[in-house]
Amino acid sequence: MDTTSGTGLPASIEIAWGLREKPTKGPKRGLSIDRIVEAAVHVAATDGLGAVAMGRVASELGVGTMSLYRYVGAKDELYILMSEAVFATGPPDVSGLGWREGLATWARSLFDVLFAHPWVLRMPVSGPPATPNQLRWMESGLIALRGSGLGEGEKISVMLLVMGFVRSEVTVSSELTTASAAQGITEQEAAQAYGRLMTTLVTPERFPAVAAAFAAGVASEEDGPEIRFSWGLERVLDGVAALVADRHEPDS
Amino acid sequence: MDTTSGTGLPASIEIAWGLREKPTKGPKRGLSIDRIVEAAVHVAATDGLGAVAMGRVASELGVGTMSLYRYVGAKDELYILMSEAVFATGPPDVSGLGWREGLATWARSLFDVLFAHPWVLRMPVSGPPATPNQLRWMESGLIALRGSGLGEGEKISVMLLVMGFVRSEVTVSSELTTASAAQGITEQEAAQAYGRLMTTLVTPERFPAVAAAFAAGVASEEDGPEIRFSWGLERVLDGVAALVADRHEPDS
DNA sequence: TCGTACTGCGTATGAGCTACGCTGTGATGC
DNA sequence: GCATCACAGCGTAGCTCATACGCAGTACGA
Repeated sequence: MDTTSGTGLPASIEIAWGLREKPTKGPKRGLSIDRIVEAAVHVAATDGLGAVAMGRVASELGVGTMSLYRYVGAKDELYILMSEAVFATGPPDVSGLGWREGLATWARSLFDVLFAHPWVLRMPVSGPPATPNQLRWMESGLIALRGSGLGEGEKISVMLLVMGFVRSEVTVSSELTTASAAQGITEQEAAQAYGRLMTTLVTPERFPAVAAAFAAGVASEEDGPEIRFSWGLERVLDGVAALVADRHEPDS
Repeated sequence: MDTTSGTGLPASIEIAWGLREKPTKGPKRGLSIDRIVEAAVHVAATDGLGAVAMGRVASELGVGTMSLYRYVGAKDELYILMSEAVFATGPPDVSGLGWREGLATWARSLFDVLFAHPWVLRMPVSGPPATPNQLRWMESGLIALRGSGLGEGEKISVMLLVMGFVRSEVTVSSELTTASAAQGITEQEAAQAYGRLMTTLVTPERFPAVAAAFAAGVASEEDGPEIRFSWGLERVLDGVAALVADRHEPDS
């Protein structure tokens, strides 16, 4: 796989955009980008992102490690393609909904996708959306805000605010899920164990507000990811609603 | 450094909590946990989290790599201590402020601390706050919400919501900072380059809403981290304000 | 004084990423 | 049809990294 051209993007990403044809000369390909990415995603889903090594992915495919580099320039490039694969689940159609319902629907769908693949949030590479599937999700989020009366810049900012919230929620939720699974206990039990440990460490003299919270049993009342997410989403949407209401006020 | 005891925490974390004395037998120590953590933080600040290797940290200290393991059980433990060191910058005193001003002050201080050490957000280890400095910040956030009328569970949820927002903002901002620095250009130039690339890739037929946003020049209007943060903070605080107003309504 | 906890660290091992280059395949142009 | 060259598969090698293991010496407590 050769070097980049006009767009400055790696070849495999240009292929994802339909800007570059796959090579036609040389022996028949025994591999494909899609198969490599699929195998990598499977490894991540099974054993976590840390288990995604070039050798491991190659082993899953029954090929030599170095063969992979004919298709992806480096592991970082594979990471980008893996992220893109996760977003292949298309966004919801929000075009017939009001802004709040549309944005909530969008956020919930995004939560579902990321929650199903939390490893994608641990990627060591990141940056603004630059691949087709990610742009599709962006498109959907902006469509949801079409009737909000916000300007283009504000729509982008709102969408990024909600996206950041969703990613944050999934990150925290999946950490609890992973930690409890690693100990062979439920999330409820893990939360309670944390509460007990904190009750030991956190004395009312030193941390009165935190101690009061733990004494009130906050760590024992583990609502679950979806309830926590919905609660937070309402707060964020309320904040956006205030902005939208401001935009619909008479000119001042 | 031997194994854990009662709390289940590693020895170095117990030391941070004052629950365990440093060993007294044996030759005079040429190292200390503090020096190791300080060196590691310096490496992270200078060359990023990826440059923090045990050998590199040891080299910064002029000692042998394996010496470090007398003080920290594993690299993951060092990571936790590095995070804790970042939060050694104490939280603001918000006890005399209203909930909104207090929470905003708290959030801004947290933004400043994290923005100064964005590498801490890339830690491969994470979990609920379990070290003294992190608990101090938690304490301050809850104190800010004292006059809000929210219950203990809701105060925790609000604090976590704001914290998630701050972390998300710092993550995005620092990525832009890092990417532009790596290319030797300003953030404004990096944002414009991204806008140009997107204008090429994103056609109005395929992505009408995104194309409209880029055509409106949203990527060229790079406001800077603090302005972006403040805008988003207002939205989040507005959302919390709606919740607080709800709590002050007559019983229903 | 003796036993033992402790410090510093050298050696070794396994894992991971990837540069380099060899051999063979297949398309294209003359 | 043949020569050229792009390409596929992958073996080898080199470098980095984390850390297990164990040796030699230090210093405290009984």
